[in-house]
Amino acid sequence: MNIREIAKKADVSIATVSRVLNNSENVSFVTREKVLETLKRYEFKMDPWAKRLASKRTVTKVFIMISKRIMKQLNSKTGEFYSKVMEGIKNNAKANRTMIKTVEMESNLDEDKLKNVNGVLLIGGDTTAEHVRFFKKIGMPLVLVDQYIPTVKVDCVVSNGYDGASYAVKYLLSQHIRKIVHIHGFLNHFGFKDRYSGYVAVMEQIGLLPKSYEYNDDIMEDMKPLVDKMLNVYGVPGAIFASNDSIAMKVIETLEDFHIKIPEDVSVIGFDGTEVGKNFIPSLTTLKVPMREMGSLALKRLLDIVYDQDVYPVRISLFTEFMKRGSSI
Amino acid sequence: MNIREIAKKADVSIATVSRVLNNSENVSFVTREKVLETLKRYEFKMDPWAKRLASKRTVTKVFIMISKRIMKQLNSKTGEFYSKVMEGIKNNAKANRTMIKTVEMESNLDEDKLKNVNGVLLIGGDTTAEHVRFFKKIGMPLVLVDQYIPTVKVDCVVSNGYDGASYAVKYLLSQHIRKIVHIHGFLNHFGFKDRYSGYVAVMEQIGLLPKSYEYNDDIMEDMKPLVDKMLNVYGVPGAIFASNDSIAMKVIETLEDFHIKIPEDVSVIGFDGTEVGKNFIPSLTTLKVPMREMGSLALKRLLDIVYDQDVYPVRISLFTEFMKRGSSI
DNA sequence: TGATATGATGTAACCGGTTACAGATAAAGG
DNA sequence: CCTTTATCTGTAACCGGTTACATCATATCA
Repeated sequence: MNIREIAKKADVSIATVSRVLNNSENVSFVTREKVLETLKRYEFKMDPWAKRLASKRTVTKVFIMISKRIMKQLNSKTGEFYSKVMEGIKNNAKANRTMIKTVEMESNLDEDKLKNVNGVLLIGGDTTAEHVRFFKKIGMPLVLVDQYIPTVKVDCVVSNGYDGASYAVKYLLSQHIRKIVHIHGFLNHFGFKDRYSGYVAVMEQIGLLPKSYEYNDDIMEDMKPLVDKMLNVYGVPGAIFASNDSIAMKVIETLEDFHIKIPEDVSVIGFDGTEVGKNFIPSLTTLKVPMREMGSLALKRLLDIVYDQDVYPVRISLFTEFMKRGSSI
Repeated sequence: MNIREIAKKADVSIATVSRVLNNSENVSFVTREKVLETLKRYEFKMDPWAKRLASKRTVTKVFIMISKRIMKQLNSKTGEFYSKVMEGIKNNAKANRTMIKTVEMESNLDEDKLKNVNGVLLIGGDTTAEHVRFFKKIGMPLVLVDQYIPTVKVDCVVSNGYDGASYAVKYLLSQHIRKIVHIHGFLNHFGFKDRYSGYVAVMEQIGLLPKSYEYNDDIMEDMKPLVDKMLNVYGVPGAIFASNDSIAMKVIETLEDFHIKIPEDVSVIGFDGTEVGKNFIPSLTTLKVPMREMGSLALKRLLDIVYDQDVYPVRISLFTEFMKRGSSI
């Protein structure tokens, strides 16, 4: 059953059927009722692909919301991850008549500004359940990027940190390294938590004691006290697995200050697979996250939600790829 | 850039461009080269929605592969889960000019039989890396349903067992129950493993000792010895969290044989949210998996893969929903 | 009452692909 | 040399929706 058949059955034009389906204003009460009844009787189901194709005749407006914190980093070395994600979004947008506008998450939005916005992407680990509830309340299509909130049913696109971290730890074990320390960012960011869980799961499964430290990468904090403490309490580890490339590089710099050689004395593994990590000396062993794909997939999912009816919310996890390079044996 | 523009630039018809894009036979060497060069020069990117819509003119053929084990259960009480998943697939297929054929996983397939098959769905926890490699080798579009294999990059649709299980355990803890036992199926089935991990993670985080038993549901094994052992070694637990509804019901029956009352003495929680569990006495507390959605989403994803180019493989996890019913306090 | 605004509906073009069918060209056969 | 056949290419219809624009009836106002 397509709208042409429905139109024939209801004895109206296809335009009228389309108007009813889209709650357009200019349809009389009796016509609307007649069409609605026909739609129901023949169990009309919209074809999402046709809908999406046709809707390319209009521009779609999407807000990209980023926390002030991430916005600041965006053009610095530590901001490579989200820059690449944004690239992915923009590329996809260009091919889809989608107008995107970047907005700070902290800016308070009146519903007016959102009046003609079709959907919203919430970027990064700072997104909270509160943010999500705000948009859900007004029925705004929504996709979280690089963040997952178990307690709220909402679409999201994330990397598979659990398996990536597990792989890294297993690799180190296969190299006969057993003293493996994890240095991670704030665990209320799902990405960090997920990687942390993967690390802990493998360590405990093997019967080793997980040993981890939290480090705040954002404020460019000095890492020396942390490393000093680790060396005193725990001794020199065989390897350090870091939450991301940025932290991993900081770890390497700090260890070198202590005259510890990488990778001869300690293997270091990062996460993300950034360019800056690849060009670092020594070149970072890491787990590569497909950053552009993350962005473009998130926008694709958002458009699916905007133009399909009753899509069930899902979490989409991207595979990571282990990149063996110079910072580890 | 769409194919009409490409056609104009290359000075050929749109049909010819389409033929080149689909590696059709009847294009001369020089024409093909000319078109390919133009496509590259203007960075042509196919519109997946248009492609999909247009391809509805032809029927798409999909194989659904199920292990003999699951096939047998399909119409019994324990087979409700996969029956519902199949329903979801069939509903979606009907709306998409897709012809589906159910095949046993163990049947050896010559490539001949797969000649005009567009894609394959592999159903259930018995799917192995070997199966996947077979289809990947011949470039067959593929989606795993209710199974995930961390070591192989392939699309899959699963339920989020980790968070579902975590939620169940946290709920029991909130009811001041701390002696929580997990009875699970074979852990090489990802679904069971995932739920197991969620159970273990919460228990350990709280500082409780995880206690779990494996039970083979398939062979209708007697559960008495297992429960007997548990009661002797561990005493009467406050709650039992089971891998799925089928096991949970068996647990309840067995406990009642030991004159243990549900839920007064022991709370029992299942997983899946089957009808048969809902109608069981006492009605099962469980985590509901959207089974039909799992099926229809898997087919949708498969069609996306068949008709889009270079889609990045992902894992799609479905949210579960906690259903408080009579088998637990 | 005639000019004009307003609302409801239909027609046809369009979104970007695929494909049935027709037509053109060249090689092969009688 | 003309007919047949195979190979290549183009035209136009089609997939299932949306929407600009035209049309017509009715309401509003000077």
